[in-house]
Amino acid sequence: MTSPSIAVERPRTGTGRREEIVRIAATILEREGPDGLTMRAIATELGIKAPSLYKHIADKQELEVALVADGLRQQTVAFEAALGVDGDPAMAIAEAYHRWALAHPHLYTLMNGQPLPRHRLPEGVQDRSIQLVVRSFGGDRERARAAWAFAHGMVTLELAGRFPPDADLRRTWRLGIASIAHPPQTREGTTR
Amino acid sequence: MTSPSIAVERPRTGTGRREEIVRIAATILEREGPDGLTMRAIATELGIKAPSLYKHIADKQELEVALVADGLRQQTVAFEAALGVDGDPAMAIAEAYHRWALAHPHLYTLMNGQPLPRHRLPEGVQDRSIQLVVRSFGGDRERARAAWAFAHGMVTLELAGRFPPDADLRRTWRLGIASIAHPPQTREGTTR
DNA sequence: GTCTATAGTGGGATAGAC
DNA sequence: GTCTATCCCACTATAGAC
Repeated sequence: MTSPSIAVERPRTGTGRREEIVRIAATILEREGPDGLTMRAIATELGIKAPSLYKHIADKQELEVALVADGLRQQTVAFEAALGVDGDPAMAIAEAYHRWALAHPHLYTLMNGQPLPRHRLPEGVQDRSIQLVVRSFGGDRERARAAWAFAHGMVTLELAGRFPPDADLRRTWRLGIASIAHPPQTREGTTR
Repeated sequence: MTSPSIAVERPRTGTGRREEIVRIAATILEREGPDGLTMRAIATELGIKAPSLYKHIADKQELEVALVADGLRQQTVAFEAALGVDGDPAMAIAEAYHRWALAHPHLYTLMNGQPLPRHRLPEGVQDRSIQLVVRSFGGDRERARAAWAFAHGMVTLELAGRFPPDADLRRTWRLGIASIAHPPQTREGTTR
């Protein structure tokens, strides 16, 4: 509006200072956990002092929102990749969900452990993900929702170390997803 | 060992200072959330100063362990009560799980969001609960585990405000628990 | 069993100079 | 865009007097 420059958007994977900060923050979060993610730590890693960060971001919460948004986009990519291969789409997406969460445990928790600040988030940033999940459950939103809860429970309990060491989690995943995805009625030929 | 007193255990629901501290801590945790649970806050509520607490408990972690242990015992009682009534035991226990969690959201998170410090916990404090759940799933540990994950996921997503406002959660609960509890095979008469 | 005083640590954030 | 200096906050925990 104020600037005469044509619609040249900032590059997504930019080398801008702000993007750099978010990238470093993600690294620290995954390496040290949420308590390690301090403004001081981020600044140190960048080779600057903490107060300088505030020239690029308003406050810590803005940083966390950026991390969550990135995480949601990554998850969508992982889902799309998983659906590209053969096999039961529900199971494929569940496996992708599981894998992604284990690979980014702290970001996963940041993304799912509290209300999504939708008003601060870029619009529609998780719509595509939801779409993919629902579709892989035959368009049944109810079953997709139940499967989401099951998957989220499996992930958080595993991350919290709450399963006994001898539990066969792969089996539990298969049992849970299969039970939710395939209603008994289907077996009798009642394919909707 | 050192004291000659006979085996008179401290009363469970005692009026001892330590019990009082734990009770107040539970109140504050539920009222203010985990960040509000500070030694200062507990002391203030008791009308004393924070350092005085350390005459009764070793450190804050000991306090949290006591809270978790109490929570586990409460949950067991809730499960037992739920199984006393008619109906599908799996559904009954799931409803009890849901109700208890919503009534004690922050304690629930403290109990389930991190590894259980079993070595600091009174022995066998959750064995009875596990027993009840497994039994209500026909003795099938695998299904009981999957149902646990589903229930935990439902609770944490609801507590985190992650379900859309128009979601019919009662329906999702019924669908999830029924799907997991009753395998398709059963319909063909394969009742083990 | 309670107090005061205090240590020790750490956090987020701002002002103003350069 | 970075710096220094600093504020203000909060927390857990200990020492030692009463």
